[in-house]
Amino acid sequence: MFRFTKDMEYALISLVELSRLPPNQLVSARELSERYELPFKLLARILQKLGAAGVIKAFKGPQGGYCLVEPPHRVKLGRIIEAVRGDERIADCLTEGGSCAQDACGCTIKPVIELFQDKWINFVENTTLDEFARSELNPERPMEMLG
Amino acid sequence: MFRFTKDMEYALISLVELSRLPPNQLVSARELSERYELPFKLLARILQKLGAAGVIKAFKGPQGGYCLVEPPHRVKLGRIIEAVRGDERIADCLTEGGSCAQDACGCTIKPVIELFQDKWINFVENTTLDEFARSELNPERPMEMLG
DNA sequence: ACAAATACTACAAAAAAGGTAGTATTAAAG
DNA sequence: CTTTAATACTACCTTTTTTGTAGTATTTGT
Repeated sequence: MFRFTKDMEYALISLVELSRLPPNQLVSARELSERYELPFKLLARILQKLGAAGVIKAFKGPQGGYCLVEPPHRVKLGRIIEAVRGDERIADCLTEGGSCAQDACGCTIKPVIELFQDKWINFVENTTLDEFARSELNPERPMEMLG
Repeated sequence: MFRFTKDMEYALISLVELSRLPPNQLVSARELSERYELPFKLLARILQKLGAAGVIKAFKGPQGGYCLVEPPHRVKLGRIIEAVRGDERIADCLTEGGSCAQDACGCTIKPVIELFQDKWINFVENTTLDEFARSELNPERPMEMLG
């Protein structure tokens, strides 16, 4: 029901690695795969998605690899989710053109699910990659969640 | 990644119905199933889980059915989730005895996932059934989310 | 030319979600 | 005491989603 999927986990691990990279340096999918023991092909595909979405930049050929396009504090969690998972909604009845079977007789919980969804969007749009990359988290100001 | 499952949806719809019930009155699984067009057997199983968890009380035999054990404002969302879905965690590495493959080389995102989990728990423990049952939501004080 | 990298596509295996069926048990009503 | 309407339990099946594998094409630095 509410669970970090592997693809998001792999994406975040990779992005944290990229955000710790010195300027003008690259990391390849192979390196990431070996360093964190992640399945290579799967990881590569995830990185390609992030590349296609413009979150990271790819360089082909020997000595190639990936780097961030923007600094970590400019990379919103929402963009990462969008890149990796597409435009998921938290319930069927909220999807584009989604048919809510309960519409006819009045879905009693839809309003709350919608509010829930708004909160979720607010959260992912206000959490940035640098918060994931910080090795020590600041307990004074933890994640600005769901404002 | 973050999505209301059908069983939770059916549970909440049922519980909202139960919370609108006059005192000493019951609703049967059959009635709920027909009123909201939900698959009967599946719904019955969900209600049984809620019964086993002590969230609702079951009465067998003709004229039987279910009612809430406590008033809606005493029923936390967390208890409903626990009853219906068990003790899910938001990531594998947080499950009881869960093996985090990244432990050896240092999982970079675990601290944030843990913080995330704490926020989630705080939310589900501070949202109660009466907030779902209100037909008009109060925009001044919406859901006290993730404090 | 070669090798090391990304890009793309199809497929398969595993896990989770969603649903069905059948039987047992209980208890109210006649 | 029989019938009937309800919950309780268990096993199974189908579909969807997630996770992983394989192979090929393309690009590019040396």
